[in-house]
Amino acid sequence: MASQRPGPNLSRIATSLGVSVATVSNALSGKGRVSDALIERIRAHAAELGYVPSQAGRALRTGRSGVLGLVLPDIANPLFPKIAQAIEYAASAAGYGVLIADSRGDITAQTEAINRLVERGVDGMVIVPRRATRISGASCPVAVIDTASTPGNTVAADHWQGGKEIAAHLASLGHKQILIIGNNRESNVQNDRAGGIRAGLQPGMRSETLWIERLEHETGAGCRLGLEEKARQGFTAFAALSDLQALRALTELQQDGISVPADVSVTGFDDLIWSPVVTPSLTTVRMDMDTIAEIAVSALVERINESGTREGVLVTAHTERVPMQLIIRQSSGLMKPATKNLRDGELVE
Amino acid sequence: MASQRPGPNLSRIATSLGVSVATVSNALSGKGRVSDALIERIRAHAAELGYVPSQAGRALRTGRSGVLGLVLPDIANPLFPKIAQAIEYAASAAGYGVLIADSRGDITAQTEAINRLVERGVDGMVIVPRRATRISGASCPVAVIDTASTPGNTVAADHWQGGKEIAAHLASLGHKQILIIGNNRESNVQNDRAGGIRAGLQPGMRSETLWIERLEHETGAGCRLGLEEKARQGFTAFAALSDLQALRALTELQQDGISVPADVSVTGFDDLIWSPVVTPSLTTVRMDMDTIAEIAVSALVERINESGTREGVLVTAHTERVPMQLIIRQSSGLMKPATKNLRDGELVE
DNA sequence: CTGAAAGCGCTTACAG
DNA sequence: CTGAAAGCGCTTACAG
Repeated sequence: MASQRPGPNLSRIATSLGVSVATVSNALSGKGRVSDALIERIRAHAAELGYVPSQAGRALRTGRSGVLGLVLPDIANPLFPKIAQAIEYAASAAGYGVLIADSRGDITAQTEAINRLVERGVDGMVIVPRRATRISGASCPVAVIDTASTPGNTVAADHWQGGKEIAAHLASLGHKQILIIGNNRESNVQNDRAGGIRAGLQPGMRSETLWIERLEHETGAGCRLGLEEKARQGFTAFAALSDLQALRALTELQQDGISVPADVSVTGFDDLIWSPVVTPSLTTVRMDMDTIAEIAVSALVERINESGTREGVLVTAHTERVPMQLIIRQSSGLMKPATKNLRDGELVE
Repeated sequence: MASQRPGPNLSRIATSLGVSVATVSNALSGKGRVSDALIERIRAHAAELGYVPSQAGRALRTGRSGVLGLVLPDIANPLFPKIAQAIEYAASAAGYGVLIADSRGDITAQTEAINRLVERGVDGMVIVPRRATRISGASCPVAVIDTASTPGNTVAADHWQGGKEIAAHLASLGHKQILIIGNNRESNVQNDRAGGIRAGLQPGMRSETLWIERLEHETGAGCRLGLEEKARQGFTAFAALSDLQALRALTELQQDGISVPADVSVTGFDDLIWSPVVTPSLTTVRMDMDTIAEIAVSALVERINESGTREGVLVTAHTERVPMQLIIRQSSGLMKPATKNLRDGELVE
């Protein structure tokens, strides 16, 4: 026998009130025509009994599970908390649950993760792809959160514009030589951010880009970035393409006795958890994850309601770009010629 | 009419093969007695058609959703990625999906989040409570991941032992005065960690504890911790109760020109994402999240299979403690009287 | 070894 | 305004 659900069902409420299950269902959902008095009685009784509708029964009948999948293949992504939280909030507000699927960084495992979600009957899914993955025929609507440069339709922060914000900020501080620090040359997101920075440079400014992954390939994981040397070459601003790299730059500079922000500026991206609390706090650019999640989820929900059949379609009608917001904190400061003395003064004191 | 599922169902396979749905079901699940030849044919045909069983149908019939809930009320918890990943992996291996519920830090919202999961019909849930929340009657089996000091049954890392590892490590380096840096005095986890450190001190060593939350209450968010002053008082080791606080300590010390690890040692807890990549990389203590997740999930699954009725019970039969592992990196060094010179040497060179 | 039938809980045309 | 009935897709005793 099937195991008993603990709570009451429609039938129990109906019997106990001497009405039909159809009427109970209508009263609870507010759909069919039921007299106000009866609606009142039914709802009160249902509440009293602690009635919780069976998702299984509803799902079987309607063909909708009321659940969205969230695929995050990039394991240790420090943005994960923010993304998951924003998606869960938006989905929850739209009456959906969120089933997660992490593929532990394995690239092929992304497909498996997607399949698992399909098997669980999700009505749609949000995918944050690792690098430029091609999302192939999941049999349900899909929204991709990545960057505008990704082929196909996506919702994304405007990483390019975010880069321009950084460039403008650094320009206003008087910096002339910017070292852009990225992790991964293949990443669309990082390339957009770097492109934005370069595009935002004023005449007389120049930039150079350091890709950590490549450096580590030659020198070993966790190696130093050689920023002191760069500072000596005249770079006064270190613009990382993520707060993780910014943190790495900041600590390396500090250990080498280069003062931030007195000697050089450091900036990041994403406003990750540690950015406000390190010393100096990090100037960064924040994605409006709530808006992005809202757009992704509502596009998904719209598509789900619109079509009776589930199809494997990308749901964002076109690429949506959500602006990023510059957050100025202590790690970026004004360039002054006399910093050298300042710094020595600090150290000696 | 209910919207059509896209794929074939048991009935379609049965008709197309001229057998009954019962036989198809039995063949696919391997439960009833079906001849090997028929099993073969049915499975081949099902695969060919791309048959995906309906979770809704199965759930309605069996009374099991095959889904576990994960409640993480602490919004921005940087451990979130590791926890979610470990739970998802363990659940997935046991054939379960994971539905997430984040309550955005709101304490009362935890109950709402739990209710939402119950309404979605989860078979059980894993709760990582914020502070010492009392988990009240969710109508399904519950596993709590927190710390052994939490009332009720839990699975947890052995935070106390982790603290002792740190103390032993610092003792072996010759440190005498340890500043313990915590965030939240109410946290069971942090108190256990701090208690472990204190318990592990050797004769001749002493410790003092700094609670950031309290300091910020007086001085404002993002304030400095005044570690330079502490260093002047003779503290040579700064043992943070989380890598986030360790990072805060590290950057503050560095900005004040105090060299880590030449002048003082810094240690953390949790081996968070940035710990291996900052300069100097952070000595820390790692939780075996995979084992913890495995224990929580298997306790849950056991309880689900054992009882036909769903009850609101804590499933870990007793408190399980999973050992933590010390990871020694650069941020902790040997105390020597002559460090001052060494450091200057580095800077000058 | 195989099949007919019941029923999990719900929603939705349809009839009254 | 209310109810009887069908059916979503599955699994499981039970009969043959």
